[in-house]
Amino acid sequence: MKNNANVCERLRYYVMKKATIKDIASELNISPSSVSRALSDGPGVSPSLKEAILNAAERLNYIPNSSAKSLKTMKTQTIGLIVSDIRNPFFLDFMSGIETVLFPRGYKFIVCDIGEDFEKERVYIKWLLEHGVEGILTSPSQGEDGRNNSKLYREAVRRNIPVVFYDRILEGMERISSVTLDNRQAILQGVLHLRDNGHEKLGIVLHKRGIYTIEERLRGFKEACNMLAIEVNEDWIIENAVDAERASLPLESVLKSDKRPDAIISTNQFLNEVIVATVRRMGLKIPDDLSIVGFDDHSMNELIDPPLTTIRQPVKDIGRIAATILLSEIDGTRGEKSKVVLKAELLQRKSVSKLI
Amino acid sequence: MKNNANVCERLRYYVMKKATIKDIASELNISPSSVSRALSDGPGVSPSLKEAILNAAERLNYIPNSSAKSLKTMKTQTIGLIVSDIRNPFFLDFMSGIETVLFPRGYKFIVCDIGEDFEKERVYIKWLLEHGVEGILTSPSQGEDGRNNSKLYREAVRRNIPVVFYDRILEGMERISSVTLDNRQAILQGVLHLRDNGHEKLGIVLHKRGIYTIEERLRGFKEACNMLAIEVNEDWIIENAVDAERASLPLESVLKSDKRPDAIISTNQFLNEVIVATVRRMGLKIPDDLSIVGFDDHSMNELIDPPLTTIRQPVKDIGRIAATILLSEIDGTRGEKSKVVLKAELLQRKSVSKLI
DNA sequence: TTGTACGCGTTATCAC
DNA sequence: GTGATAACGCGTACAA
Repeated sequence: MKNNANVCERLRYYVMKKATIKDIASELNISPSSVSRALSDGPGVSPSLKEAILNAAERLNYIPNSSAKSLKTMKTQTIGLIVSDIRNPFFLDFMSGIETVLFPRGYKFIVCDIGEDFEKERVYIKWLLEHGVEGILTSPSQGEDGRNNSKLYREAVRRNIPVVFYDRILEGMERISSVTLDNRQAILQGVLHLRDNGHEKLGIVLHKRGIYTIEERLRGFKEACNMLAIEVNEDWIIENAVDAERASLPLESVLKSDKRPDAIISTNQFLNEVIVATVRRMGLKIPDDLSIVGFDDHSMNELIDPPLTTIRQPVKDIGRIAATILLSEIDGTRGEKSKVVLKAELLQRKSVSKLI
Repeated sequence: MKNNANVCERLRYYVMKKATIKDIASELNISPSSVSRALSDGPGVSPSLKEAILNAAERLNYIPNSSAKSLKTMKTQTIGLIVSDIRNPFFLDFMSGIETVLFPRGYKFIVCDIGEDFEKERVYIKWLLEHGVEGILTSPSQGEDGRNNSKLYREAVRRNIPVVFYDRILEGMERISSVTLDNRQAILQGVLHLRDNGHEKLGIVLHKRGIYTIEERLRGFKEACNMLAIEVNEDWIIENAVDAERASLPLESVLKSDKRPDAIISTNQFLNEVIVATVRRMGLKIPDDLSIVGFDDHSMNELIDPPLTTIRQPVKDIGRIAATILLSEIDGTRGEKSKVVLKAELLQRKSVSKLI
């Protein structure tokens, strides 16, 4: 008899793929609602019954169907994370930061790599909205012509899907929280450090123009130079260095010209690498022939030759704070929108020469 | 009159949050079925009606509810990606690789960072199953005692949720596809290169014992040494170097002993950095005092002092292939399970001295 | 404490 | 080509 039951059970185990609360209910000759109550341990179910239900659920390999749950409750315990370009080392610590906040709360995240393409971003936002994410963490991109996805983000907000910008913002969207770096102060620190060491012929290499972060860094650069009475040479401002080629080629030509800068400020980790590689390839010595101030601080900046003086942003904190804000907005416990601005710090290493 | 209609529309726009196919249907005085057919552009709906429906959908800011859709179809267009530790630079190119495969097919992915914790992995697998992912890409972890989540992965497979291992596998699960590196050959290349340069006192630093990849690399190391008649000194095998401290401390003591290796093989990017930093802190010169062969090849290995000779694995390919296999198993177009093994290549730079 | 009945938004199966 | 109806699995108001 027992054997027979075993056979039956194993048979059912293989035949019917997934157990539902109905299966548990009929197994125990009770109603599905009791099962539902027991599993979501709400009140109104006797301890003995509850235990029986939990046992049966275990035995039947019951796994809840969150699609059904979501359909009912409009909650998916999922958020969307839109990243500008996943190959940026920035996202290692950043994701680690948000994960530490999301996991304890039972939230998952969907990663959307838009590769700086705002059309792709559009597609991903739609997918996220369809999917029913409860919030979106995003570093928005822009088209060449300055177009962006503000309309779609507004649609999200209208649907009560909170959006939080990190790293970048979309100007004109004041009602969306953001966690950013004080980019001007960051660059100012770099410029100050260079000036203090006697450098006044300063160049800067920048990623795609139009992106908020980049514009801020450029503005910060010009402001700092003005403040310190350093002449800004527009030829030494290298823009739209979006890939290795578009960074190294212009940099090379600038460094070859007879009127050339004696220091270069980088504006992200990828550019750090390209700049160092380019300079080295040209046979120039760092920092004797050229001083360099890096940005973003991958752990390896310490190990390169020479150790790279770097403007470090608190990447993991950005992730943690952004995720925390998003969750509190999802909870609805936050009325005001937050605009958190974090400070960068300068890590002095060996890539800036002392001229004075 | 027109004005009035506008007001109505704007009112409805703000009052009713989300339009459903029913709203579109009643707007056009047709049935929801036709709307469904039109939107999923199936057959059986006249072109004129279809256009009207598409227009109305646009006008009402209709966004499909995939929870409802999933409930019906059991398809979520979502897969789960389980990563051992998201801070590993490995995952930059890896994720980029899988994204290029998933995006064109309309698939999203949920990232689950288990931080080498198999209990956390357990939780995440359950969440993924509940969520209704159509497949799982995973690099499984193990507990101290060798316990792992094979049971849960089997449950996924039983539910027709394909699982693909990448980087690591769980031994004894032959019916699951995998994309891995030929770890033995990889290490063999490193050992060969060292031997060719006259090094026969070889050490190796390894991450957590028990993990498939690590065991293979250790096996490969011993095999290679045996093959080349190099004596293996167990003291020079540093195991369980799971964080900076547990790598640098034992390494330091090994290097301080009077019987010390003259070359060290690293087994991941994180360890590359720790090893170089430790050696440098001890005041040893690379490669004169100690030769180093790195692993994994972050782009910055080229820039460190000295440029690091590295065993490079084709990370992006691993991602692409794993995602491709997973999708084909989801499609059900693949009967056989695939076991793809990729080869590493040795990038010779300057961190190995020539003794002969 | 427990059970009944309904609906969430969608697709699929029928009729017409 | 189109519309009515049922069902997917779950939560919940309400009745018992």
